[in-house]
Amino acid sequence: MSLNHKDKPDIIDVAKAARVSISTVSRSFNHPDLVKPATRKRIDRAVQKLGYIRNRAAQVMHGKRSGTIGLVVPTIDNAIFAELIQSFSDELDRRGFTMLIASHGFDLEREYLMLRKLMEHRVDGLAFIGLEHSDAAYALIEQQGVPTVAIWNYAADARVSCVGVENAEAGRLAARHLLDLGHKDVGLIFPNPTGNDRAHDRLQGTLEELDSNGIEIPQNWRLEAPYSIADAKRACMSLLDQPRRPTAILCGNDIIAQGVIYAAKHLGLKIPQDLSIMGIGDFKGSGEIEPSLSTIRIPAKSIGLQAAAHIVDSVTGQSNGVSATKCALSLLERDSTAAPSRLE
Amino acid sequence: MSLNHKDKPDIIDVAKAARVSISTVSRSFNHPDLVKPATRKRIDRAVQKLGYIRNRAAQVMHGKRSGTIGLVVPTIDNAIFAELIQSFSDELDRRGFTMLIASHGFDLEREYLMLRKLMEHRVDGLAFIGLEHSDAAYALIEQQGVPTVAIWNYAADARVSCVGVENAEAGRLAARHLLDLGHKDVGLIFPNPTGNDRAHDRLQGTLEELDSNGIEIPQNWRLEAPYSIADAKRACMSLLDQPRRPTAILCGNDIIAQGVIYAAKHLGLKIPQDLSIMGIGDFKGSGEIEPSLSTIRIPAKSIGLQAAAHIVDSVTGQSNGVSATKCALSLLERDSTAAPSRLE
DNA sequence: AATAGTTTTGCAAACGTTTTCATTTAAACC
DNA sequence: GGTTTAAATGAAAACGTTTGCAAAACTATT
Repeated sequence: MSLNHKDKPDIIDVAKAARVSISTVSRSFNHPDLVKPATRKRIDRAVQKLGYIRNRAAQVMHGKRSGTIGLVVPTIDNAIFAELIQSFSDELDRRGFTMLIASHGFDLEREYLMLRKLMEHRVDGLAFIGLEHSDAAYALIEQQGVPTVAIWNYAADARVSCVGVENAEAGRLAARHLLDLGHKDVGLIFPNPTGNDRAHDRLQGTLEELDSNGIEIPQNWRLEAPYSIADAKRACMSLLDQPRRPTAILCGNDIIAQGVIYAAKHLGLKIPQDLSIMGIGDFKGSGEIEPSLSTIRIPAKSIGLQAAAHIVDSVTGQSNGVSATKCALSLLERDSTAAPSRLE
Repeated sequence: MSLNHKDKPDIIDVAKAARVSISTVSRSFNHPDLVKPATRKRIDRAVQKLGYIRNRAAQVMHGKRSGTIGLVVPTIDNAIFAELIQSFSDELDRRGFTMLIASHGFDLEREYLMLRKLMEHRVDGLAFIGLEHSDAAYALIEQQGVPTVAIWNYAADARVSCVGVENAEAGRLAARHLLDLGHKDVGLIFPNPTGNDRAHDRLQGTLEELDSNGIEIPQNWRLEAPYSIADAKRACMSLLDQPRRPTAILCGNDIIAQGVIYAAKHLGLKIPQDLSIMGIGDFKGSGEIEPSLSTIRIPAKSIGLQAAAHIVDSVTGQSNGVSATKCALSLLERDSTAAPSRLE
C-alpha cells in the first residue's frame, strides 16, 4: 500500500502518485480547463489506480455547497407522497443534487428535530410538506437562512416559498361534483386534521361548499380514518351497513376512497347506483380500480418536479425571495359517482 | 451582529459568547460529563442565543462518522419499496442515523453512479436492493471498504451481507398453491427480469415448480408487464378476453395482480370461480381488495428494520464480516384463488 | 537572444471541528 | 496550611479540500 496506512486515499495520495502538487489535482477536478491535458491525464490515471473518491465534507468546509437538499415528509410509505418524493428526487438528481430524507409521522415536534438534523448536515436547501409547522420550525428556518420550499399547499401569503394546490378548493370541487349530481345525503371520511393542513383545508372546503348549499351532515355520517385502506374499509363498514345511509361518500383522499369502495363491494352495494364515492388526489391505480374512482386530480409529479426546480434555483441563486406557485386542480369524473337513484 | 460577518455562527462564536475556549465548547457537546455544569449552562445559553448548529462536515473531516447511510433503490414510488424504505429509515433514525437516498430506475449503470455519489458524501454505510449489481459496483464497494447490505434477496453465498427472502422460493410457493388447488392452465405475468433479480428468481422458481409437475405454459400465456396497475390491467386484457384462457394467473407481484383483478372484473369474470389470481408480496391493501388477494407474504417492514439494524451494527463495529439473514415467506390463502371450476 | 505575454503549476492560508497534552483550578487529605 | 489528587480548562495540531497569489515554464514576438 502506498497510502499512508489510512483506509481511503486522499488528494495528497493522488498528487504524489501523479507527481504534481495538491493544488493541481484539485484544479483538475474543479477547473479542468486550467490544467494541461497531459497532466490531467496523469492525474486521472492516478485517481483510477488509487480508487480515489472526493470528499464532499472537506469541500463543504471550504464553503462549497454540500450538494444535498433535505426533504422532510410525514411519511414515505404513502402512495401520493411516494410519487412526489420520486419526482422530487429525480429532478434533484438531474440537477446534480442528492436528497436527504427524513420522516416524522405527522408529529410537528419531531419535524422540528428533523429539520435541525438536516441542518447539521448542512443541506443547501430544505423542503417540507404543507404550510402548517411549529413556530420553532419557522423560526429555525428563518434564522438559519436556509432556502426552503413548502410542498403540496398553496397560499399566496405563505411565510416560505410554496409549490402546491389549494386544498380547500379541492374539497370544494369534490363537494360541488356531488352536489351537481343531485346528492343531498353525503357522508364524509377524512383523516385527522391535527397537524395536517392538507386534510384540514380539504375538509373545510368541503363543509363550506356543502353548507352554503344548505346541506347538513349528521354527526354520525362524519367519520375519521387514518391513511390506510384497511382502516378506512373497516371504519365505514358500520356506516354503510344500515338502512338509512348516505347516497354518496366524500373521502379526504383516494386511499380512503379505495377502502370505501371495497367496503361497499363487500356489502354487496352497487357503485354508483347504490352509493357514489368521491376521492381526492388521483393516486396511482385510482383510474384502474373497478369501478374507476371519481376524484380531484392533484398533480403530485408535477408538484415534486417544480418544487425541486425551485429549491435548486434558490440554492444556486438563480432566484430568490419568497414565491408561491399554484398548481391546477381538475375534476376527474369516472365511474364511482352518478346521480342518486334512490328516492327519498 | 456579533458574528464576524459570516452567515452562520460557528463554534468560535459560541466560545466567545460563553467566554470559554473552543475546546470546552466542543467537549460540552461530545463529553458533557467532562465539563462543569455551570460552564455547560453558559455554553448552552450562548448556543441558544446565537442559534448555533453543529457542522457535521467539520466533524466528518476529523474522522468522525457522518451519521448517514446511503440507500440506493430502483424506485421509491412503488408500494413495496415505499414500505421498506419507511421502516429502514425509521430504524436508522431511531439509532441516530440519517438516510441519504438515491434511485436509479432499474438501471445498473446508474446504480453504480449513485453509489459513487453517496460515497463522495462519505456515508458510513450503504444499502441497495437485490444481489444483482454491476461488477463495477461490487468492486467499488469492496475497494472502498464501505459496509454494505443488500436488501430483499437472500443468498447464503452473497458477496455482501444480505437481508431478504428467497425469491425463487416465493415463486415456487405461489405455483405450488395453484397446483395444489388443481390448476393446470396457468398464465404468468411478470416484470422484465433484466437487472431485476427479484423478478428473475421468482419467475424461475415458478417455472421450475410448474415444470416439475408437468405443467407447460403456452408462450402466449406468458406476459410481461411493468410495475404498474394500469399497464398490468391493459396487458392481460387480451389474454382474458378469449374463449380459451387460463384458469389461474400467477403474477410477479401484487401490483400486477391488482391490475389483473381489475381487468377480470372489468370483463365480468368472477373471481375465483372463473379465474384464480395469485400475487407475490402482500402489499398494503392486498388483504382489503375485493376479492382479497391470495399471495406470498414478503415481510417488507421487518426486512427494512433488520437491514437497518444490521448496517448500523456494521458501521459501529458491533458486528463485522459478511452475514446472510433469511426472512421467512408465508402463503396467504385469501379469496382470489380456488379450485378451477371449469371442466376441460 | 532578449522581452513580453500566456499558460501551467505550486505554496500556504483558510474552512470548523475534535482531541491530545499540558496547565490551571478546585477538592481532599494529614 | 501545605501537599497530593482530581476535575476543569486551554493551546495547538490535525482532518482533506479550495483558491488567491506568486513563481515557473513555455510561446510568440521582435
